[in-house]
Amino acid sequence: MKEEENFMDLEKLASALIPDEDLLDPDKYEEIYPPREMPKGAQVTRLAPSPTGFIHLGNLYSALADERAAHTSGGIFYLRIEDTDDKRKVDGAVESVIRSLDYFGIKFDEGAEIQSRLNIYGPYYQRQRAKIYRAFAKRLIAQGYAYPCFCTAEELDRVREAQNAEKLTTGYYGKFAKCRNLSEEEIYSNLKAGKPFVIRLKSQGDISNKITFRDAIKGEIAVTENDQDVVLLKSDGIPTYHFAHAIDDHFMRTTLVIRGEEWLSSLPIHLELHKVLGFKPPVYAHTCSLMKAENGGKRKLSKRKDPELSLDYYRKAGYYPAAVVKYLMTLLNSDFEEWQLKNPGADYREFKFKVEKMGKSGALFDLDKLNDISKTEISTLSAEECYAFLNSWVDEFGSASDKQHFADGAYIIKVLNLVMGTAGKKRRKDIERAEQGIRLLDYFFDDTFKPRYDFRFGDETVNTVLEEFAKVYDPDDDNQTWFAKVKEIAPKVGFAAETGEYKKNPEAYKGSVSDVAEILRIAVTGSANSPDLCTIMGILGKERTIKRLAAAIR
RNA sequence: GGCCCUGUGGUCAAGCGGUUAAGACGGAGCCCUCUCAAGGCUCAAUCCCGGGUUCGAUUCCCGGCAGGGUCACCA
Repeated sequence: MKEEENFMDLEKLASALIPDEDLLDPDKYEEIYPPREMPKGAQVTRLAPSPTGFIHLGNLYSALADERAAHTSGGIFYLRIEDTDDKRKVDGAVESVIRSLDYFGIKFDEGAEIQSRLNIYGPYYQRQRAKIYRAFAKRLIAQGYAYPCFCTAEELDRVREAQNAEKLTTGYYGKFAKCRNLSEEEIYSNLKAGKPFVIRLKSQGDISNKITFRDAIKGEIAVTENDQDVVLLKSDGIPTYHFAHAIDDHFMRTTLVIRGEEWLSSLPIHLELHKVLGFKPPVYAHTCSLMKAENGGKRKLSKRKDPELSLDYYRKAGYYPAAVVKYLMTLLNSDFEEWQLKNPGADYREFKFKVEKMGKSGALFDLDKLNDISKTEISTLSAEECYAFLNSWVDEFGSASDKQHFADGAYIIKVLNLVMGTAGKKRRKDIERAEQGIRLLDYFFDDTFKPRYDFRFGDETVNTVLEEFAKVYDPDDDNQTWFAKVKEIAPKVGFAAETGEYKKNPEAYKGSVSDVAEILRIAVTGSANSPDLCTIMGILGKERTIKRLAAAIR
């Protein structure tokens, strides 16, 4: 330690570096933001995005964990905007974050742009909290826990390169922390020269000291103390994430910080900052990231490469929002799925979510699973609810013809009742998401009915079936009568009237009733597969049915 | 490369020293059936490797290996 440092007037230095006159005594903030009055065990969590407006599946995953942790414990979930990096700012981003999460049923109790009487821990934009950070930075300087650094970006780059060349840990620490030991004269002359500076932490840590830390998800984690003199205040006077995190989560009285595991490596910094600031650190829960399979391996879902990371992707594809949430719940707590199976129809909010049960390893995003959950979820809807959901998708993303079709709600609901099956009974699960489900309905409308007529039988057979059935079709027939008529046609084209009979001696026939039905089905729906044909004909009506039968004649 | 995290079927994963190693998605097959879907039944498929500790390791310890993350005046 240098002689000068011992005698340096730190109070004076603090005032020279941070001359702001309107700063409060840091201790005042303890009164301004008093501990929250909450039931025992209640958790305060937060989502703290940067305002790029791009909110992705990983954010939703994390937000869901935050929201559940707060609301299953009677706590608070709030929104804070980390806008300390000007470059990341996008107009309307905050509203977009709120809207995106709201679409998936996740709501904040307080925070940026949230109407709430609970908003006493704000402001919730970090840029608006500059005075708080500066007050604490000033105090740290006065206490000798922080100092100004005048190194330029170029100097820092050079040091980093040298460190890399020598295979040393990169960063500003130990003997590389040049400005740590600047003399009083040097500092003041730099200041007088108007050199830009940042405020760095004067780290008290030693990397040879191992500390164990308890993470709510990962359990015991062995780390070393921090020895990096990290930047607290950037040259524009705005704090870095690390500094803002310590101060904000303390004064917003966050009890549980859920964040991605990419933060794990900076945990020692945060621990030291809390210590130096005299704060008790919150409980941390570091979540694994969502992964994607790629040539044999897996990698973190990437914003640039993977469209399925974007929440808009799910909206455009027409996934049922509750299904996306439920899929995420299965990743969050793997026993959720079993609970859901035992409690069919129960709201996911009734499930007892536990942070400790969250997965420790990065899960591969499984589209098959999401699809299954989504179609199951949609199958529980009534035809009316399903119509409302599909219609809202059509409003936003549908074609002109979709819009025209959906204008006739009564007709769509009739179709939906068929496509979905009887409510409360065993239901069909044909509709996976709006975009795909709506295409399933195309053959119910003349303008989108595009048959390919892929008959597996000769023209003569096909024509006979079509003509004979047209002669006897009566829309008033019930299902059995209808089918009896189909059976009657079979012998006329050399088919067996009973499938069982055909199976017994297939050589005796050219086909069976199934094949008669198939010919009719292709003519009427354009496809060899469809729900109950008799009902479909009923919905189309006699006129259209007969017209389609005639149109299919070779 | 240093440091940290993770490692059970193809995927998500239960499991906490003795289990026929759950369940779900996906796959295969059968039944049902006018086709498809749904449903029912059945099947195939897993403890990364090597050392310990122990009467006994998927489970505990050590060492490898593999995957991931991180090393900014970005968050």
